[in-house]
Amino acid sequence: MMPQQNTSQDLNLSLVKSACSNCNLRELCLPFGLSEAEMGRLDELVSSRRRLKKGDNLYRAGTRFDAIFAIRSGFFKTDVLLEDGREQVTGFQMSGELLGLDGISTEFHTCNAVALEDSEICAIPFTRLENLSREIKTLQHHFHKVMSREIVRDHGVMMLLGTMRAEERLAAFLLNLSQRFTARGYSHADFFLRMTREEIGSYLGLKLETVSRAFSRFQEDGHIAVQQKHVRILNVAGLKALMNNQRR
Amino acid sequence: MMPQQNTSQDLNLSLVKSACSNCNLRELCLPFGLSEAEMGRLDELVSSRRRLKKGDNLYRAGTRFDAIFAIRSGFFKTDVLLEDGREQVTGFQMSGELLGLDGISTEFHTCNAVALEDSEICAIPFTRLENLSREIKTLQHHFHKVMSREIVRDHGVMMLLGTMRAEERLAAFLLNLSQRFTARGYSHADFFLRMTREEIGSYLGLKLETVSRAFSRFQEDGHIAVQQKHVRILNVAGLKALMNNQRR
DNA sequence: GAATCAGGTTGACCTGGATCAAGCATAACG
DNA sequence: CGTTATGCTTGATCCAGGTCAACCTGATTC
Repeated sequence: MMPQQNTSQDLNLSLVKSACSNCNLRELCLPFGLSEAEMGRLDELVSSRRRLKKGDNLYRAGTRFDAIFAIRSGFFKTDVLLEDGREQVTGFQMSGELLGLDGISTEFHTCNAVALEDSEICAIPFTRLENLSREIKTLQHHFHKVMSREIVRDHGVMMLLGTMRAEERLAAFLLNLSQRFTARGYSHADFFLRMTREEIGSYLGLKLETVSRAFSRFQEDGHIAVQQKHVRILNVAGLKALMNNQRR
Repeated sequence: MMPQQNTSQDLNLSLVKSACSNCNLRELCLPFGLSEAEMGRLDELVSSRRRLKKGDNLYRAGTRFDAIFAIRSGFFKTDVLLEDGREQVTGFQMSGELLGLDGISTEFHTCNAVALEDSEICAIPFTRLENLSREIKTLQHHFHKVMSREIVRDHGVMMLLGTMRAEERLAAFLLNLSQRFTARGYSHADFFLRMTREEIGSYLGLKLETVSRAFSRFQEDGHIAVQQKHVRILNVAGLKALMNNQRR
């Protein structure tokens, strides 16, 4: 199965009725845990929808922040650029996940969010979200959890970048993707990467050649089958084992 | 001037009246932006205080989360451990900063917080903080900003770990410390490190020997003067310049 | 004030991943 | 359908930072 191969047909269909209350991502996304009535109130707030083509920026570093975004379909990367042009990909986001939380702190976005395939997002005006979450305890708490989860996730990436070797990093990356696809009802073992080797490398603190070699190595060792962006995981345990190898 | 060389005398004094409303960190900490009356309500919440000796754990990964902590005085590190014993220091925290935000997501702490010198913290029961921030808009918004700032900070660390060379990392680290000391009214150019070379290394994704060599190099180049934990910054511009060196 | 110990420095050597370079695969396009 | 562009793979070489080891420094203890 090919996850999230959305055609424009799918997108049109999804627009027919477009509210949290009948979105199939509601258990993954912001409405998690809300009652029918409460979800209805969130619907009012999430009126604004937007489609992005592959390569489009959802927002850029330095632009005004006024809403967070929930990914309805598609795939994004966020990155930070240094003046000298160096790029650090800070994350890859998929459906049901939130984008833009970095902007709350200064009222300006501090990173760029780019669609890696045609995507659709729900814009959630932040002030209105704060207002509503002062009324709905469950919403408030869930939002706090989502922000906290982001912090925990970032700590994981730091661990990866700070202490792991190249192959461990890639193994961790693949297992993480796999697990997130599973949560969305897609195959855990057969998927298409939306990002290039260079983007993976940037995220993992490696050069694209190193990423490519690690893929080849995993294939030789029978852990995966790769052909370009198509990845099949053949041996989850093998990949997991790789992650405790440290200094050989 | 030696920042935060608290003696037990200082600590006793500070306990005489111990509330946000007359804490000199209130502009850096959670109460930021609150009115007198609102701050009074926060006072009720922040009743619990705790002292920690150097080396004490404020909390450990896996323990139940029920409060966040504001540092009244002292210095902490947070770290994450891998099963095989590898450690990643995820941050260093000083007075006025919050600890424990990682625990909101799962109701369990996901990292360890360790005092690097004798310290004092204010415990803020999280449920009560959520209750109060449903009533006080300013508090709610400021809390969101603090969480978001943490995310932005983490992105900075990823950039550092993912794309910078050893000397750039240390320069960035020193400049960041310097700037945070300044914000607390201490010298920006003369301070004592609370952490070991090994802890700096863990934070920066380097080995302690590399950290030590970078310090020596900076000294040779006249950017700083170091003697063990005592650091004096002699040339801020020089350090800043180092950060755009990339692949020489 | 000698002994112990944790932390810091420095040197010599080694290696994982970066760099440079060439060729291949696939998609996009006139 | 051939051309062009973009992304991927693989090989050869290099070097920043890791590893190992010896020594130094300053704080703590008896």
